[in-house]
Amino acid sequence: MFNFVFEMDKREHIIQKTIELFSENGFDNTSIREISNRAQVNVAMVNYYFGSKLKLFEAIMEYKSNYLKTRLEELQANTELDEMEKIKVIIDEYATRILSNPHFHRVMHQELLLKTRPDNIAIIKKLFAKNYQIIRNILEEGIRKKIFRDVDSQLTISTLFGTINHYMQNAEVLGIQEGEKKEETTGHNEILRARLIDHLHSLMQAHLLKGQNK
Amino acid sequence: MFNFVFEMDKREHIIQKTIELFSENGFDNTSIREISNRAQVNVAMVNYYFGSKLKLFEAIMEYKSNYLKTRLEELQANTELDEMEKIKVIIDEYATRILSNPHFHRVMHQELLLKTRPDNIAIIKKLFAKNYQIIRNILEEGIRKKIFRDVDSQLTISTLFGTINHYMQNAEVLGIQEGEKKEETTGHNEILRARLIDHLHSLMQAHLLKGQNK
DNA sequence: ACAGAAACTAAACACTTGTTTAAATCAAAC
DNA sequence: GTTTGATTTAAACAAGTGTTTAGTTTCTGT
Repeated sequence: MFNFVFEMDKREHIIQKTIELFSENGFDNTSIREISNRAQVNVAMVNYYFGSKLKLFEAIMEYKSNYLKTRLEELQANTELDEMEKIKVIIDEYATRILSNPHFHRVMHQELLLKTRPDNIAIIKKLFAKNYQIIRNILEEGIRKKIFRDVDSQLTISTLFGTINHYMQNAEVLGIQEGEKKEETTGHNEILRARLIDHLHSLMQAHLLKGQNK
Repeated sequence: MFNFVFEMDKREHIIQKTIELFSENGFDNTSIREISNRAQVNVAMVNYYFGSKLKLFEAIMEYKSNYLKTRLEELQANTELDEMEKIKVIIDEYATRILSNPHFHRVMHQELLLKTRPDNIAIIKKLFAKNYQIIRNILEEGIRKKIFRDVDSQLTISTLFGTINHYMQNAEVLGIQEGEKKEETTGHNEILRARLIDHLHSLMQAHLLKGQNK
């Protein structure tokens, strides 16, 4: 079907197909033979390129992370936006990112939920911890400046990410009809994204800002 | 260590030990031999009692569900509490329940995240869907009565459960120190529970109620 | 054109998996 | 005490796992 006219990195190709399979069936339920079939390579190639199935997972993590980090660090340094505006930017950024990479985020949360493979969990947690810290700084700066109410900043982060994750994972159960479910390339469902962002904006405004409920 | 003076149902004993193992290592990463070791029974006993590993999982689901259902149905019929009070009761109920059964909820969310085994997912989703519908009814009744603002009721549910789940799964990463992690019998950490409930109460009040921000 | 490295392959290895078998033990009924 | 059925056991089974091997092909620099 596909003729790769452009030089396609085989390592990256294997990573892409593996993300799909891990997301569909989980780490344990995906065999190297399945990966090699889907990626159209020999079984031995996975170990040839990555060393082991576990190292393949780590390669995936490395490949996908360090993506949002710089964007968040920029935001932290920014002095033109006030704290509420920064929170809104974060909501937009995260909602867009997670909804357009559902496969990858599914894999990450699978790993977090299974306590097996502590090394991988450590990698993921480290990534999360950094992002959480930046957001927490913004929240507490807002509280210090008396722009925000004296909310629980850690639990506010749980609300932010918890809402996005739950929405992504449970849209079906909630009775929210989704459009096509293509990923990475074709992108997410724009209507669902807008709805999620709207909800989080007004939720955080009501939660954080004093009195007004604009 | 334990001498079961009372007659202990062997089926139930296997179920208990299996929940532990599934929660620690996931369905796929738990072998029947591990289960039989932990439960101190012969390997063949699991298939003797349950038929297969999959049917054992289904037995676990059945064993644990239908727990909160009646409580929620009572609440729905209740005419003395207003909608905001009902939401608060739901928050208390769920937070307590999830925090005191982390193992079981972990297993459920693992299954939901892995799309394998559609039959099990169907069982879990059916259970969730019913609970969500009851909460949604309460939210929309509040909106209709103009007690609540015109919020997105489905996404409000995502916020409610998403916050609880995220908090339970990510307390470590958030830098929240937990007490002992015993479960089922000894119960959850009371301080963390109170903090979660506080946050959700004030969040939902700010989100749902008009103007005041009491 | 050739040598050496890199990429790739089919086959095998050692091991674990869920499940089944066939025999042994136990409990209760008659 | 014998019989009948449920419970329990150790052993075996077939299939699938991640990984390695040993050999072949392809590429690259000289």
